[in-house]
Amino acid sequence: MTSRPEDTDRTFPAGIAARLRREILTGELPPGSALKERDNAQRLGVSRTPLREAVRILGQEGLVTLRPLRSPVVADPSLAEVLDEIAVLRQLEIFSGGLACQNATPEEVELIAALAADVAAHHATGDKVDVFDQDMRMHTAIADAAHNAALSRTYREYLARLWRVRFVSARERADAPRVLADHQDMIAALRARDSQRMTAAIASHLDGMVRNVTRHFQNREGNARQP
Amino acid sequence: MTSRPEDTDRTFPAGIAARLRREILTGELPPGSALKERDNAQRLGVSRTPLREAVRILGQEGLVTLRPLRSPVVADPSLAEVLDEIAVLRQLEIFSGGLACQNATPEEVELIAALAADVAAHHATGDKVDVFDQDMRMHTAIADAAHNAALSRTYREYLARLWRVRFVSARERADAPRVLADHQDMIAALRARDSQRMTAAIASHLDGMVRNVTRHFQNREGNARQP
DNA sequence: AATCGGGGTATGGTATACCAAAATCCGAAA
DNA sequence: TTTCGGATTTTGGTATACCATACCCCGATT
Repeated sequence: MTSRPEDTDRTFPAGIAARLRREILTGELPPGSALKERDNAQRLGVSRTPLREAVRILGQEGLVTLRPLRSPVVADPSLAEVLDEIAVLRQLEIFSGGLACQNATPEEVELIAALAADVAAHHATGDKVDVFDQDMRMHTAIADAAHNAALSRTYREYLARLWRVRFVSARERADAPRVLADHQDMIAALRARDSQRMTAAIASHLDGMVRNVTRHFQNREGNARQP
Repeated sequence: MTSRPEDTDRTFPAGIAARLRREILTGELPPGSALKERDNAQRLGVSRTPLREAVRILGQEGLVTLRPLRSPVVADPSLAEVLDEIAVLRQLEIFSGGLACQNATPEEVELIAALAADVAAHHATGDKVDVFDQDMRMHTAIADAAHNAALSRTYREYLARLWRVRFVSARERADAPRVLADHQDMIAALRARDSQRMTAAIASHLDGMVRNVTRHFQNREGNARQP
């Protein structure tokens, strides 16, 4: 088969990366598993070259770990590493929030409010993945409202990198009320251009994330230890 | 020629990236110029594959802009984009400084002091590129002393991305005294575990960077406009 | 003289062949 | 039975051939 990249394609290496990313985030490719070039290339119906490039993209995103002359493996970060990342995310989000209070246009504020409403609406009904995407969209909208392109980019990176841990942590226990309350608080702060309040809401939000993730790791510790 | 990568080598694609990076930062490859795969591969004596990978690395660092089906070009960011990046760098560095005051070991503090001394020593003598490398090493050492791996990584990214603008901005006018004074201030703050003072020193440092860069862009505006 | 179209060329994207290092497996020796 | 060493296999790294598309130049037409 000389390959038929006609189906789920899009600029190719990026498309491959997207497929692999989803497989990693959903757990089809579990943490610690090796990504052999030849196997995955054949499985996805492409040659090794674009697959290689896709793996590098994921490596940059922190979803896979690259080792010289060895198979890349799906990343399996420790609690400490994740908490480090959350700490940086917190700083980025607080910075975003402050700038957004200062720079957001009224239209952007309303867009953010609408996205928050979407999250609240779908929280009970829709599937978790969709809700998480909604949530991510709302938060990146805040980052965008800061009107700092570099900040948006880096913030998105961190959010994507933490997507999986947040997901598996959040589905163990739903602390929806607090999350949604934080969102409302953020919007109120944004409308009032009150960066103090914004910072407080964001801090609460991130504290919740730290609690969820920590509990998740502790539970996992109590359970199975893979060989 | 089947190539003999024995000279300036190191894991290859990273080595190629380092060479290209230096050429970009020194201006041998001016902003806006195209990086043709075949030409550069032959010039550097490697094949297109590793060169491609090197270019992607530089793209990730923001030194080159990648366009689908077009030659990558050496990036030429606007003043606004650079100022945005500096704003994020400032937040990251302030965060690092605070954590370093809290977490740095005495050995790390002395290492940082030694690196600062290197910068000061080479400032008059050595070539600008080396001094800048020294400077970068010192600042990344501070970030490392924060003991947050994610923060170190992202901080390094920003420093690398801003390397060139800082370089071309700094060589127009030497504000060495202030820079070196800031360094001394940082080290004093670190020794005293005084994160307030650390924040102040970093802010001064970054303000200087903003001034330099802004002046550089204004001068360039006054001069030639390339077609 | 200006503009539009077509064909040739330059260039990035992809596939594949080849190479070298790593891991693995198996047998022989203790 | 265990362990050590070497041959085989596996796998990532590199080079190169091939393909598709965008660019560019030139000529024909208005």
